[in-house]
Amino acid sequence: MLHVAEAARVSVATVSALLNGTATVSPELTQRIEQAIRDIGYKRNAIARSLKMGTTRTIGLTVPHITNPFFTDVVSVIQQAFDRAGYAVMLCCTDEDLNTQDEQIRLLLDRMVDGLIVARVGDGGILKGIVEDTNVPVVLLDRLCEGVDTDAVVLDNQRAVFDAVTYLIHLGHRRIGYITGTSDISPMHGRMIGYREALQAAGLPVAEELIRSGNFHEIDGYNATMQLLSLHDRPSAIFSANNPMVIGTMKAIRDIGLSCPEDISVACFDDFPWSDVFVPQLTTVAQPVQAIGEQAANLLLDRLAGNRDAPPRKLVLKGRLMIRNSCRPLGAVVQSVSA
Amino acid sequence: MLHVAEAARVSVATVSALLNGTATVSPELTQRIEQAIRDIGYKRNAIARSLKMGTTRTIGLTVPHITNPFFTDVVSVIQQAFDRAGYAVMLCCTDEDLNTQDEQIRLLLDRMVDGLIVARVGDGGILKGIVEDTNVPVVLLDRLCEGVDTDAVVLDNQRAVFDAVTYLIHLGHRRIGYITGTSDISPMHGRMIGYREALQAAGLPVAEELIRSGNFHEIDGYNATMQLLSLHDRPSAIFSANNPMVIGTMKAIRDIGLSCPEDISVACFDDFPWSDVFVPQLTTVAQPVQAIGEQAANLLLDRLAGNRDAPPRKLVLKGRLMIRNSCRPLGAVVQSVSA
DNA sequence: AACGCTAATCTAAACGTTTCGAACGTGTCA
DNA sequence: TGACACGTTCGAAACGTTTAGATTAGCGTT
Repeated sequence: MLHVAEAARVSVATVSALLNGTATVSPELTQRIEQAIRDIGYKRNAIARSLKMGTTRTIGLTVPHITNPFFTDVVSVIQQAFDRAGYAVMLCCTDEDLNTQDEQIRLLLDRMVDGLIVARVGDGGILKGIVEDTNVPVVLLDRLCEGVDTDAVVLDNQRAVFDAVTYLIHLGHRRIGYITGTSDISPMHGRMIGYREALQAAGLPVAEELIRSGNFHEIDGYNATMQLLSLHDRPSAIFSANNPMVIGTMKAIRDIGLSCPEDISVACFDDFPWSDVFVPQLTTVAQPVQAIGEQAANLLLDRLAGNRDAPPRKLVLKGRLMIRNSCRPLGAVVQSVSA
Repeated sequence: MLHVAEAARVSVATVSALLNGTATVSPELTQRIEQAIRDIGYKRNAIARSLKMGTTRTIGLTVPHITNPFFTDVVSVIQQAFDRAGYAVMLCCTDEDLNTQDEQIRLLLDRMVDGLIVARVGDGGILKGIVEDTNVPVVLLDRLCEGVDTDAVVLDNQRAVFDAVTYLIHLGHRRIGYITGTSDISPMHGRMIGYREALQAAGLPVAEELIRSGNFHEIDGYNATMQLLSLHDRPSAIFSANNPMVIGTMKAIRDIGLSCPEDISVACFDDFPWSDVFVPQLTTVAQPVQAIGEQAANLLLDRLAGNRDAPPRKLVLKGRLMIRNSCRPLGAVVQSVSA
């Protein structure tokens, strides 16, 4: 900018005023400055600007795994929304690890991000302190966090799983395996409650040996399914509370020589583009990823626009059961209905 | 830092020296400073640091679509690699649009990213100028760019498709449909050549009506497949040069009432986690995503470590044909082999 | 006792912006 | 003719660091 000012024989203050429109500058100087900018190929340095202004027009976004298609989709939507608003987004993957997450958040804060969208991991960490002690707005995505009172957009997980399991029950299934992620994050908690309530509402017992938990990965789903299938009285259906894990479930079924849905029915959380192209077409609980991403972005953009003092807003969206053909009706359903 | 210095009754220079280890500071002052840092909860401001140092420890990464599983995986690997090296990554999706890409790159450059990894889109744009006129290192990912002479890591697309199509020919297929993305990016170009050469090597004619192109999306694959299947003399196999488009292909086959591989064989580019769990298990060309991501990261990290003057390096990796069961042998194959 | 050497610390300028308040020229009004 | 207001431009401080070079203190040598 100094060079531009010299070339145009004006002060830097005038150049700045013109660039920002903060004061009127005469046509003559305007012309000289614009010429100089073109000649020199000047680009304003956003870092210096950020230092002075205290704002970077950059936000931080952390997710556990970007390869989980749910997060991929949401990240995509969020990225687009902030792009439209002239913000850059720094993406971090926390790998389901609390220490990593804390480190990443610190990194982002050091870089003075204007806001944070966090699909949290683990329990607590520095998140609570940030919400309370700094004035960087944060919105929680997908997962609430105990003791952290801030904007959030989540799914009604309990209801979604309740509906899915109830559907299985209506098909005549009585022993329904349930595969969950680690229970320290809110969605897993809610989903588990949905499962138990659906069984209870139907007057069915909750058999603890049918509940298995893993760490969100394909291999965890595989192992859990193997255990379920080698049970003395094995389940006739399995619900997987997480998308990557259902791949493991399908592989385990294949490897053990069974087939879906003939021998065992499968339903899972999270829809993906391939759900209805292959056989079996998976019955899933679809999350409204577009809405989730947009709402999260809107909540944060609203804070960034200055609305700092509004009380925390929690948005709860509804999942949708996509019934396809990976779950088959059992003979028992007829008796049960007629009984 | 000023507050820390005051609280510890030292100068800011001393605090800085301690923090950066650029000079030895006495145990006594060290202790006072560390105490002050703890008391105040001081965090060094990375923006101010960047301004002074001329480096942000942040890189920019642009991809056409993050929902394309190939890019999802590569982004994940790259993100991890830079995370380990203490860099943040700004992610941009260019949506296969050149103007968007140019805008994003400008945005990143304004923010003084130390380097750029670009899975480019369209033709040229400001990329060429950046490589030539600035000294921000850029590495091209997946797609070369005419006239832009810089580090790059790409696949041997020609060879990969040659092998895949040759495989189909060996199975007895003679009329092989080919669905490609827009041909202005290098991989699509190379893949197309691989297709043509495979046919020619086998002494088969290249029928132009069997070649369809679309814009990388599922819907494009769907339409292209519909056209191929309504051909008077329809192909017995289809190769899709892009992953999202193959979903469209599968849907079209389903919607038209055919089945794969009984009525039509399908193979495609890019592997994904679900490839071998459902029916049919898709035969694909798997890219070594882990290696691609790591190599790209390494090339850039090497430049960032100071190796600016080495000549541009082009890494060409090999794809791997994952033969599963979405392609069936035609009766003809037996004759052809025995002939 | 004067000197030089080393180690520890400090002063102040610089990075590239924004912005406050001052200065300047010009026209208007009493 | 002087006072005043207005519109335009500028000087300089500030944002929070890093760093070159100056300063100081302590210590061993001669």
